[in-house]
Amino acid sequence: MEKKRRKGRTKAVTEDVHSKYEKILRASIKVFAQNGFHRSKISQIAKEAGIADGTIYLYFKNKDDILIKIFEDRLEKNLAELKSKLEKIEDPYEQLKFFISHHLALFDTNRGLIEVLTVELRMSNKFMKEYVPQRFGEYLNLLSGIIRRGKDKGIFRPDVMPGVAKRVIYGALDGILVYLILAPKPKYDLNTCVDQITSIMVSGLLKK
Amino acid sequence: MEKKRRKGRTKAVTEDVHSKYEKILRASIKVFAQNGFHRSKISQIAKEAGIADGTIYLYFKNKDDILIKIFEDRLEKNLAELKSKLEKIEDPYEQLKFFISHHLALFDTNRGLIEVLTVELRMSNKFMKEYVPQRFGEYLNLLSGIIRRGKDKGIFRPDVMPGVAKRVIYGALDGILVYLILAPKPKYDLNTCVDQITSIMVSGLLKK
Amino acid sequence: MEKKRRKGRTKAVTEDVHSKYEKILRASIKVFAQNGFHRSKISQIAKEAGIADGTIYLYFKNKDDILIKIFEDRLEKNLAELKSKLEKIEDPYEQLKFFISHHLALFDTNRGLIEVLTVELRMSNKFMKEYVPQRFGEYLNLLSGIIRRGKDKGIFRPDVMPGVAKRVIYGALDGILVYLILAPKPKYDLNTCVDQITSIMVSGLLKK
Amino acid sequence: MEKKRRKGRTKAVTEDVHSKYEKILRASIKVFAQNGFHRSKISQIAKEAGIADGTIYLYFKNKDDILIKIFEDRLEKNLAELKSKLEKIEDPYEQLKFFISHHLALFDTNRGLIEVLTVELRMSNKFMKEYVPQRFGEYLNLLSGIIRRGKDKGIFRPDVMPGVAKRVIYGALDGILVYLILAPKPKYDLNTCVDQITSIMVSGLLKK
DNA sequence: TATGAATGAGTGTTCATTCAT
DNA sequence: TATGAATGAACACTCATTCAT
Repeated sequence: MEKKRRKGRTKAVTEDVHSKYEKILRASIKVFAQNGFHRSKISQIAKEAGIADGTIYLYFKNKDDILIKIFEDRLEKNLAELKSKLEKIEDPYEQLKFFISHHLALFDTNRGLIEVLTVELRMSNKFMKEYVPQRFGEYLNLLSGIIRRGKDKGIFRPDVMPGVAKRVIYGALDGILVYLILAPKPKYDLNTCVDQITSIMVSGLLKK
Repeated sequence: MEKKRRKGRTKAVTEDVHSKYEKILRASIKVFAQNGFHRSKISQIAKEAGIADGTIYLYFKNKDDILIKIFEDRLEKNLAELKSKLEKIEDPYEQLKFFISHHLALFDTNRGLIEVLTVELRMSNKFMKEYVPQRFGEYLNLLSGIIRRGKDKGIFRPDVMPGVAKRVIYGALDGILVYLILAPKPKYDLNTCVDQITSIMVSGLLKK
Repeated sequence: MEKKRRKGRTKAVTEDVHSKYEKILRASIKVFAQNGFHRSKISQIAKEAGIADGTIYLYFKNKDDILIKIFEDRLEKNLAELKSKLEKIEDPYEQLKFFISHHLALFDTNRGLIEVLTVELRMSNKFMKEYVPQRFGEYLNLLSGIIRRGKDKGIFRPDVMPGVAKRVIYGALDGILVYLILAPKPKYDLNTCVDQITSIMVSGLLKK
Repeated sequence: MEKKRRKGRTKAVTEDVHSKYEKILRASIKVFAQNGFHRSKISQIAKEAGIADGTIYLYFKNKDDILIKIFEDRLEKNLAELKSKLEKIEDPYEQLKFFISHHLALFDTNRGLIEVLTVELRMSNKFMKEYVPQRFGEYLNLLSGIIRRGKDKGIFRPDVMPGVAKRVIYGALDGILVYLILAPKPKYDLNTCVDQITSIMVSGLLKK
């Protein structure tokens, strides 16, 4: 009977589970953003999530796993959203502009995540060699795809190499985000940054 | 024997000190590059440097201090060199090209340092709040200086904001270096990267 | 459904309880035998018994209590059986032979139990001071009783002290069981062991 | 120079090291004897040894390793001593008597060790399968050697199997030691036990 | 009765740092 | 200066036990 009742409420249970899983994920992003992965303590995360230390281990294998899951989950969500939106845009030029503004917008909508991504993703790339978030590669490939299509359409310069350009552009975005994160009172607002980076990048890519 | 030599040549002592200081710095760069700052053990560094653990504390306040000194020392050297070389170049366009190739060239000449800079500098920027390497700001300002002069000379677009552009360019360079570091067998060699990034950046900055 | 049945047959409930109690006991013996008491997890026992972790606490106070109950229950059963069988034997010499073969036979009939008894009983004797299984003392006293009667009948040597001899004999049996348990492929089979130990012990105890 | 001086005092250094190693070993035996291996805390051992917790890890790989080293070191010492003493005895009968009294005497001379051996050695035999103390096998083989020689000389019964008998005898000794350890006030003193066990065992092994 | 998610106290181990030599 | 043995604070993780359902 118990079981049946539970089976009848699978969704509710799932929601409950997810809500705790989500709670931990959110708390972790916040704590990691504040202190960095290595200086963050499990007990801090637990406190932030309003649960017991041990509970974390019901949802995550270990501390590393939390970071991995942040990447997986959040990058995936962002990737899916970005993909579907990009599909609705025809012009590679507009796609690129959209990509740039969408990525930088994360700074406002999900600052903690951005702080974790800019700093910890890079660390993890280098040291958690078992798991290099694949979604990140896909994310970069959205960029190279845009560029490639732009070249095909004769909008972007033919000598631009998408495989390099995607890293140049992502790096540029990253550089700006680091600035926005670190500067106590940034002189330049988000819109200015979007415009500048778009302008610098896009004009450079345009066939003249 | 050691002692005798020391008594005879005070200067030599200083040299010895420096040589040991240098040894530790070099060893640290190597070890940090391999394992990252947090996973690197003082004992590893000591072993790599061929000295005792305790000796490190005669030259550095603590583990953080080693990282700080890497930034200070190496950034300063690179900065000084870069500055003097840039002064010999008139054209801001050429200056920028030189900056880019000089920075990326570090990957070949001092790979360990680059690995530490790309990963740990970012971390430290965010978490070692006591010390945010000033030299790094100066390094970026070389870039904004070039751009500003380029604007003044009517070479670069007037609407480019040097304060933003310097971070865009540095970020782009950084993005490429991360790629070169992480990719087991990079598809693009250093020269290709220099050309691509220069092309993308510079053309973008050129007044049409 | 469950409830209905329960309401109808109170006795059945008791049976159910016992059957679950038994399930847990059996599962525990198996798990303890495999991993030892300390390395065994409540969750393992629950899984082995096919019930939930929490259910165990409806039948046992705590983990220690399971071990205690294994001793109480199984020793009691074995004791009762052994007692009644020994009563049917007149000759102390034959009684001793029977005791030995009966004890060693447990290795075949209830190997898990033997593994737990030989290892954990000793531990518990020393460390679970709250409960030193009384049945075990009674078990040993079966031996001293046999010896005493043998002395009275002039079969065993008068200088043999039953209080010491019972431990010597039990120790010898224990030593053999440890061998049988630990040796991957014992060179000597159970019967050989029974013969040898009987021969060594009994001949030594016989008045010449 | 430092090094030379040290090399000159290798013995002293070794002594120092050994004294700390020994301190930890002794402290561990005491603490393990009191609480059993699993209930013993590293911090207890450290406190008992008058050192810091971390120091233990300079001399032992981990907690298990301490137990292993107790077995290795102490069994080896006892084995060597026993061996050399047994070699001076001709008569297998006297050798057996000596073995028995020597083993039981450990109860007086090194009670803590005996408490650890009787309880933890058995546990470790079963669970630390990576390391089953070889010395223990050699120890048992001293017994089978004695019996074998006794058979060859026509002193012991030809049908006694040394491989079984050694375990019977060791088990008997073990059973007595467990009694001496556990009984708050043993009714039988060590000498009585030695006599009884010798009498029971030896008479049984003697050819009549 | 039965469940199993949640708890949180408890501990082995690491490693930056110190300091007697 | 140089050493490296010693220190001990710090922390991730486990698991027996509880309790709301």
